[in-house]
Amino acid sequence: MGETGGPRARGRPRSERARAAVLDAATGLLVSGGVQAVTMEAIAARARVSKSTVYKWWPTRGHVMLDSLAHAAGHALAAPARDGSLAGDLAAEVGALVRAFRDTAAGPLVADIVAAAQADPDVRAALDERWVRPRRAACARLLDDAVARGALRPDTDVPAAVDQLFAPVYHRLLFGHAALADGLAPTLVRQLLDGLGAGRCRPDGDR
Amino acid sequence: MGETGGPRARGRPRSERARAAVLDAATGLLVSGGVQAVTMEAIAARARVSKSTVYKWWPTRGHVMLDSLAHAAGHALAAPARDGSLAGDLAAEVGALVRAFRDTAAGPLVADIVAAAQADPDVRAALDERWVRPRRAACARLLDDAVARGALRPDTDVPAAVDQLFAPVYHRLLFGHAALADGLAPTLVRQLLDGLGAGRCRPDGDR
Amino acid sequence: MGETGGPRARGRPRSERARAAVLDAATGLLVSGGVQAVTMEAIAARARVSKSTVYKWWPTRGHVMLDSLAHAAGHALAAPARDGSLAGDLAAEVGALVRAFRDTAAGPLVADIVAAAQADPDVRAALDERWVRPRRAACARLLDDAVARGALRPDTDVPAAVDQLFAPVYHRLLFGHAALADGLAPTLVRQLLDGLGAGRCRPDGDR
Amino acid sequence: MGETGGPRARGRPRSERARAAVLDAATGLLVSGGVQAVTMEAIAARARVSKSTVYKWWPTRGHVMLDSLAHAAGHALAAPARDGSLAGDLAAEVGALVRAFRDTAAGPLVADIVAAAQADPDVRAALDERWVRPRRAACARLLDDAVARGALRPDTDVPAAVDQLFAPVYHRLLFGHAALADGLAPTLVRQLLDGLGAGRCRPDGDR
DNA sequence: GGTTAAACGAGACGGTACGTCTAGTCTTCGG
DNA sequence: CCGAAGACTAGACGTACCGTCTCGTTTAACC
Repeated sequence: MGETGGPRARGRPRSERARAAVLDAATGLLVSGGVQAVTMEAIAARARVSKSTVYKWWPTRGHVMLDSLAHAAGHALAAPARDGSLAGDLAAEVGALVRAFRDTAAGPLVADIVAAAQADPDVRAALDERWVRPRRAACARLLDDAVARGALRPDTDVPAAVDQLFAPVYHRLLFGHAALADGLAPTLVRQLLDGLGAGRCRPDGDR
Repeated sequence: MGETGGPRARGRPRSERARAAVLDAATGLLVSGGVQAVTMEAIAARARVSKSTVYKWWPTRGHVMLDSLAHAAGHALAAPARDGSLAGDLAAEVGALVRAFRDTAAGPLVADIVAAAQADPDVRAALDERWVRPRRAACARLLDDAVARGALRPDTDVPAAVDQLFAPVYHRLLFGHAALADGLAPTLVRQLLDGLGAGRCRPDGDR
Repeated sequence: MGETGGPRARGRPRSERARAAVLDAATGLLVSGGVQAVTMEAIAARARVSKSTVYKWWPTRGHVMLDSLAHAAGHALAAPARDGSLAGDLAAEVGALVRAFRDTAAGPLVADIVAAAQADPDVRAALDERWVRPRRAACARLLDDAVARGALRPDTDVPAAVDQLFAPVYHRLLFGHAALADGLAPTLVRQLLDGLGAGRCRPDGDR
Repeated sequence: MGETGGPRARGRPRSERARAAVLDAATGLLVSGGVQAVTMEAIAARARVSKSTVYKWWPTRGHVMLDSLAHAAGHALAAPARDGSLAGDLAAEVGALVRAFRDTAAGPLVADIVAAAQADPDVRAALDERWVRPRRAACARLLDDAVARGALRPDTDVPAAVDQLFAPVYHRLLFGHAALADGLAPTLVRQLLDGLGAGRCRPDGDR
């Protein structure tokens, strides 16, 4: 709060233009030239900003990408609509992620940030906190509620269940062994909720 | 086979010592100093091998890591024992991966290779072909057989199911949001086979 | 002129310390270790300067040596004293070159630059323009004046005559077949002005 | 002589084809691609010879060039014709060098060898002994004889005089500041024998 | 005709320097 | 104080040759 409450800061104020230009430049470079093209030098050059300015506000390439992710896909990933059914709500959550990865710059951005996170625990923590955790939390709440009201088995391992819904999406993004199809999200939800076993009792019911 | 069948190759034979030293050096550097420490120069220096030799046989740092993975964890990850039950066999497969990631150098190696794969499609393809696909195939065969004999629902999406078993393991390796616990593998298998739904019919049975 | 007249240049100014350190390092390496020792890496290391800085200002090892030559021997080779006699003035010019080659670092420097010039026309041109031509020009002017006032034969080929005074000095530097003795300069001048012929008319006179 | 006098050597005899191919390759590379192109690897490749064979017979690139010089220009530089006059014989000697440098591969070869000689005393010695000294000796003998018979001043410094005839040719080859013209040789001889002084007694005579 | 000896071809190897690149830092000027 | 410009240190990149080596292959001279 202090930053807005006090008297206007001394000196030249930070340039919002520079901030946006850097984030746009990073996203643009990534989309057009791949990961290799996104260097701090290239970002500064494309944003028409000096390197010092970039380093002043972002300690690492990874941090630029993190902010670019919020900048580029932040609004595109508001809370998806809920229709009330557990399966529908879960599929909406997972499906939003699938579409973001497939249709927006969020896919390459997240892939690149995950790569950077393997070398920088700071990036890893920020990625988890600012991107992964919010989505997992929404999903976990749905599952927790369902357990609480008896709709799901009481011994459900909710974190593992969340992984079984989201991890396949990240896995396909990072390994590319299979496409991020539209049907993926409902399939994941159905198979997890109903199980794969043949002798099931709920024919179609709850979904 | 062909490589040994013909007459002995002309010229000085390739040094097996150099090959092993490079792969050991790469693994050692990764484990001790993290990803940052694994540069081509450091590998060559630690292996007491010239840079030219490294570049002669491995075009990229990523390729060195790929071979190091095979070199380091190859024997440690033979086919896990099968006990005949579907759940047990699946849990054995997944559990072997969990233990490899947690207890051997395979964890950091795979994490690093995944990162490299985001910038190099060649590494991505090799990782998929030489590491991911064999394990997925074993798991997929188990599921396919189960579907064929009626033990699993006929509309099972096997690739998605395999993802729901393996992807969580990779996800925790790469994001570190949760531990790779011993109980993870059976939990994943149980939740996928039986489903999370509360009104289940198979009380304990098939697992 | 323009470079100092305008407003002070933007950005960090070029480090004069780095420039001098590089030129000193090059000369020092050459004198102590011979040509082999003067690599760009060794120069940078000895000057405590990064390789990038060296390459930023000098495209080639040869260019470093050229500047080192000016740096090391520049002041040592101001215009030698003139006593008014043609023979004396010419001997002073040639003798200054002999002494510079024999007593200062200019000898190894020029020898090395000549070697580099055989592979790089750019170095060859710079060597000619910045080192050879000024000295030749001074000598040629003396000869031209003497021809004009009738002291030398009107059909004198001045460029060839200049070569006959200077080239022996370079020749001995580069081939080492004979020493750069103190008496060399007056001998060259005497033999050229008076000729070798026995039936001479001017017994001793004009020299 | 011992090498041919004894019984034929055991083992496979040295391949004359390889020797010639190497020397031709070196000359060809030098002429076509300049000094940069003449590497030991390129020589071996162009000569269709293994590197080991090259190194077996020539310790250094410079030594290959020395032999190439003899191989390429050896026959072209036999003793030039003598017409009996001192000036004519000297001009023939110097002129042969001028033409060899200008019209054959000897020019680039000598320039390159001189460059190599600056870094390798062994090459310098061989160049002097096998190329420079024979030509200087022939010239020096002419001058010595002339001094002995009283045709030249008794205080003539013959080595310096030889330099004043030959060094300008090398100088122009190495520095390129003036062309190696046809008239250069007679001019050098005339200016040295007659001197540049205007008050000469021998109007045209002896030349 | 088999043995021996040396030259040769092929090519992997440990080195060294190359020239380029990127990351970050530092120094100055101008707004 | 912020931002631009740009010189700086540090060090990895991938390439090119170097000169050495370890083989297998060829070509003679000898026995």
